[in-house]
Amino acid sequence: MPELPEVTTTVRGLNEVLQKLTIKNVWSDYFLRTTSKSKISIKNKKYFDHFKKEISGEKFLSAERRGKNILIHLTGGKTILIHMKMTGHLLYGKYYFKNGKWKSDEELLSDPFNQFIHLTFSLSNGKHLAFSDMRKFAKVILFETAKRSDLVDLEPLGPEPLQDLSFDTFKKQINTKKGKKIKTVLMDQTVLAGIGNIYSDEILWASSIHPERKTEKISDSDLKTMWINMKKILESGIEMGGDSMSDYRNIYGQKGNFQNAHKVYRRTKQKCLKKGCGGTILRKVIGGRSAHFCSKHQK
DNA sequence: CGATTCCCCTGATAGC
DNA sequence: TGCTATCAGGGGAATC
Repeated sequence: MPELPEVTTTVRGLNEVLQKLTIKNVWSDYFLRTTSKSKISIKNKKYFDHFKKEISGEKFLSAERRGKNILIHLTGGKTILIHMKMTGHLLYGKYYFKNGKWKSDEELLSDPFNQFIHLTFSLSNGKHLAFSDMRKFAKVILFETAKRSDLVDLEPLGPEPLQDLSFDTFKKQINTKKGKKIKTVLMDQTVLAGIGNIYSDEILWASSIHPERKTEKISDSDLKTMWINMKKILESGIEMGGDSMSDYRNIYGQKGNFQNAHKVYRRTKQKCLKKGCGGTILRKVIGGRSAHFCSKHQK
């Protein structure tokens, strides 16, 4: 599932290929079988028509990440926000529409996870930016770049973990959630922006902290360990091109490698990989999400 | 009002 | 083999 390192990987890719290209056309079938609760989503047909009209003819300026959101800035003072949620990812390549489905002959796009295309942008160089989203959870909206600070989708987000986040700020943020389980707090987007289930499990494992430990029961020295591990692990996730244990692919349709570096996530019942630990990895639902942690060394 | 549950969605997997 | 039940989960809404 796309978290900070995956969204970073996608955004980097977009900046590699989209510069100066114009959006010629927009296609989507989200609204055909999806009932959108929110009127502000391209899953709503009326909003999609508006979306298409507004961005057709505009050029790409740059892409940016904020938390788990992709922001694509266009000419005309417009920005597209895409939240990939669980199974969404953007793909760049030569696509064609056949028998009601988008296809591509490019080898990397033969991966089944790249075939759930529900949104495409036709580009001025003849290629497409396509959005594959198997479970159709994603959020796609358009907003005026200048009104960014008013946007309810971005405004509540906490600080970015990798952008000069000092230990004091980190500690202050964690301490805003007294009495709560640390796993839930790490994943709370208003505390820190961009950490989800995989990376929170990995950070806690590396820091020897039990996911259910209450925030106020974490010593300063443990917090410091967490702060260091958080930066290290998120950075290594980026270096490995993200995590493709599930559906995530970069814009070229390729897998990342972080899934091969998991110490704990989805290693239920397996032996703990910490040297000399001898513990077993357990799974438990915490805050509605499955947490994975060592039976022995995480306390 | 804070905490928990539901819901969106569909492919993979387990059980019969 | 084929069917059904369960699970995966970000985040917003509904409910306890």
